[in-house]
Amino acid sequence: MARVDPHPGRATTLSDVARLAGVSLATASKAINGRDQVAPATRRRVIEAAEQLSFSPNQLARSLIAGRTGTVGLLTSDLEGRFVIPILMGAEDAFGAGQVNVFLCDARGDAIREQHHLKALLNRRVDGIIVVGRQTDPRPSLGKDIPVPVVYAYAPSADPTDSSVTPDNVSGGRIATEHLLSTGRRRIAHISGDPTYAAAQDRAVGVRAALADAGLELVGDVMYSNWTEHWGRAAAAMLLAQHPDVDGIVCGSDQIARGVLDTLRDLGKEVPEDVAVIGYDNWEVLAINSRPELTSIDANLQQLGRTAAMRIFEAIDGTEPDAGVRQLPVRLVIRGSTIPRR
Amino acid sequence: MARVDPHPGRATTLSDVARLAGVSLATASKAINGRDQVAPATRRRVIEAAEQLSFSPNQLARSLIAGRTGTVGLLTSDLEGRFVIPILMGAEDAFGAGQVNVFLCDARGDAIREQHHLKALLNRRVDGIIVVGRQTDPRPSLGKDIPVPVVYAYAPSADPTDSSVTPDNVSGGRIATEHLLSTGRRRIAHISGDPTYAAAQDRAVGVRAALADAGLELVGDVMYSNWTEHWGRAAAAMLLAQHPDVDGIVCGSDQIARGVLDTLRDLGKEVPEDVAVIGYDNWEVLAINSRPELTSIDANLQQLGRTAAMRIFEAIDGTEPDAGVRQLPVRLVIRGSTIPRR
DNA sequence: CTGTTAGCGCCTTCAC
DNA sequence: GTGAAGGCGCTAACAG
Repeated sequence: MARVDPHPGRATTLSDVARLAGVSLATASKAINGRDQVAPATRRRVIEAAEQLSFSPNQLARSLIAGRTGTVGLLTSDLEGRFVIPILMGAEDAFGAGQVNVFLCDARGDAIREQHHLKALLNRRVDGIIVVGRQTDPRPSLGKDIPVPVVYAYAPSADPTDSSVTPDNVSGGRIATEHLLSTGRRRIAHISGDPTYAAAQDRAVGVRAALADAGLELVGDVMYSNWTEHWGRAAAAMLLAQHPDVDGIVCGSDQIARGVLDTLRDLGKEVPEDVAVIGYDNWEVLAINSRPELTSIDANLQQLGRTAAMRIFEAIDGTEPDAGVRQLPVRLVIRGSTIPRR
Repeated sequence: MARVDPHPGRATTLSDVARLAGVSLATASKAINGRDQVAPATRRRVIEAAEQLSFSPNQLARSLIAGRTGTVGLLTSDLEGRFVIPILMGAEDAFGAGQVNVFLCDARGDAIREQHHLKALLNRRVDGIIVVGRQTDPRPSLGKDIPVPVVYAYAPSADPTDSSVTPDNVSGGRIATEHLLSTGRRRIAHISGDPTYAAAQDRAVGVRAALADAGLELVGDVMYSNWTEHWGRAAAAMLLAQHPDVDGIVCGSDQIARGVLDTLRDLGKEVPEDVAVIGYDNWEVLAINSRPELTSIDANLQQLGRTAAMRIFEAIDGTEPDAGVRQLPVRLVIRGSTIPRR
């Protein structure tokens, strides 16, 4: 099949196709877009011509006419974080299935840069924007005078009239604790990360609520510091010194849990026989490779990204997106650190 | 300041601005784009009108005229992988500075989906494409009949006439080994990951070359299996049983190194005094939180992403991109697992 | 300096 | 069933 290239250096246009097929521009358009006011034979001729020229319709021109581009902006505050990526994946996946392409913009935690990217996205006439934050603490709203729908993911907007989706950390803390209780633990402590994070506070609320429901109290206070293995190791050592009879530890992150496991091992405690340990985030590289493997709470972040995308889809199709913060359910992943392997 | 909205529901256009400013379309265009054939007073009137209407120029229309969109496609085979993200970040950063926006497309390791995304990107008239792979093994070329420049990052194209950038794994293996040699180690072993990966083979070549240069040989064979902590633990146990006098271990990944550290600890070996351990990838969450902290090789992936972006920039500006695979230098990051902390 | 005119590539009435 | 004309929003020649 001879490829023809009428004007090298420039993409072939619909009029090239029309000319080659010996029809008018309008007819070619109809033939290619499957309009039904075209004779079958004509259509065939046009399609063949298009293939011969390897014609591909210019989306820019289409978008200009249609008034919508089939693109959305993913405006993230941070690409380093472990939490943003799965959300991105979920969103990209959901959009990809709907013929929508995503612009990725990383503001790197800088408000100026965010503003800059926002403007660029609007100039490119995206049909919607998902703002992905790195923490679950509320973030400033982009404001009300944005001409396209906006959904906030992970970090909800501080403005309750915006549409936000975020994981339910309170429920996560509760589920983790209930799981330990269900394995018969009664002396449960909570080692968490940076107390200035809403995530740390929310999870602690859930932990305390579950204990209260069982008529129990936390062993000691919640131990806050930061989300690292180092802290997990140090905190576990302090905890065991003060409360040698603790039999369950809810950790604020998988990293902390890894540190806790290390210290318990050093102290000669068996996990889960002597002490059960549960992490948070279900970061598989950490959770699956520890000894024993780590039970953890998974925030379903990819699903969260998909949900955000769905909201945008609906909003584009005219439905006003639900205002307020929607808390998405989290999921318990059971491994050897809470239930002995058979 | 009264916001005016001439035709609600539709974005304000340049002609709205022109009308409000009482000038022609062309003049408004010139005024806004800083052309210098406009009287200062007129320009001011136009700018004011634009602000009042919060006008933002439609990039689609501009792109249609200019013949280039100021967008590039980032076509990745995988967003899960640890290696793709830093490359994305580097590329996004480099492009962002140049007013270029990126379309993110995740093919999820599926050739069909890749083809699909490629077509979508071309229909959107991206000015260039970066293909980011998940391994350093060569991957199939997208082919020669793509009308925009393509650069392959991390996974080089199998076609040597394409332009590829990838980290220099041979050099990485060499640098790691030379570092151990420089600390006086002479009985060095190499525990690596999946031997079907080019990365594993390349690094082993570098390790062997460095030893040969020092008149030494590897202790035992290279131990291959997979890139996990589990394997690191198992391999170290086997190694120490057969060669108790080993005094340095080059690991194929930080995960493996973490496992090795665990086993050495269990066996009562001091790191780095008895055995020095070096990882690979400089994955900070693993490297910084281990005991001791892990010396590692950093592949400068963010820089790699930037380099790929620069190549695309040059290609867009007319320069033919360098054909062939460019190996980018890697970097040694020294921590406590090879040099005792003071 | 300013305005008029012609497109960029495509789609959509409307006559024929 | 097909083609001619108008326009999406903007810019780049040209005239005036």
